[in-house]
Amino acid sequence: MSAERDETRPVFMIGVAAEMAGMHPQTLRMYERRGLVQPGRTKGRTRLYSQADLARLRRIQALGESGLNLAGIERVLDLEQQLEAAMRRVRDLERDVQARMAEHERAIDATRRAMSTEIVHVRRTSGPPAVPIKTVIPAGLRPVPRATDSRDPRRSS
DNA sequence: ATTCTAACA
DNA sequence: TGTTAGTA
Repeated sequence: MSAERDETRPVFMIGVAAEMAGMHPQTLRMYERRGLVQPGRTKGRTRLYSQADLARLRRIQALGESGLNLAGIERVLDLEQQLEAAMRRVRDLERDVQARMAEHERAIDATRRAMSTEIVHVRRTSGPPAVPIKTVIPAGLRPVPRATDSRDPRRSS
């Protein structure tokens, strides 16, 4: 089932790669010398280009046709790779933030419940509080009732 | 690897 | 005419 083609597997000799990219072999060598492409090598010395390399060559071609010189193309490709890394990082951080938010929600909810039961305990063991409970509990920290929780302390007393 | 050429300003 | 990209 794994007849999947690895886009990064180097397979094409420079002549074939040049043909597919609509370029001359010399041009490919020049791009390599300037660091625009890094084709693999056989055990000898002959260059082997992957589909990913071919895609990159076409990208270079398109950027050139848009009027950029080789320096500009190199810059664009570099920035694009940085952008890709930055976007991956943003995705990871978003995931992390969401996980932490969920965890905090759980912790806050647990704290609300602990506070509620503690208040009930104080009411039963120490009599009525000197200060009304509603003034002790900040508005945003009132316990949240759950549908499955029939022991809501606010109604049980 | 070097040289030659086309395009461009 | 100098520079650049691509070619022979």
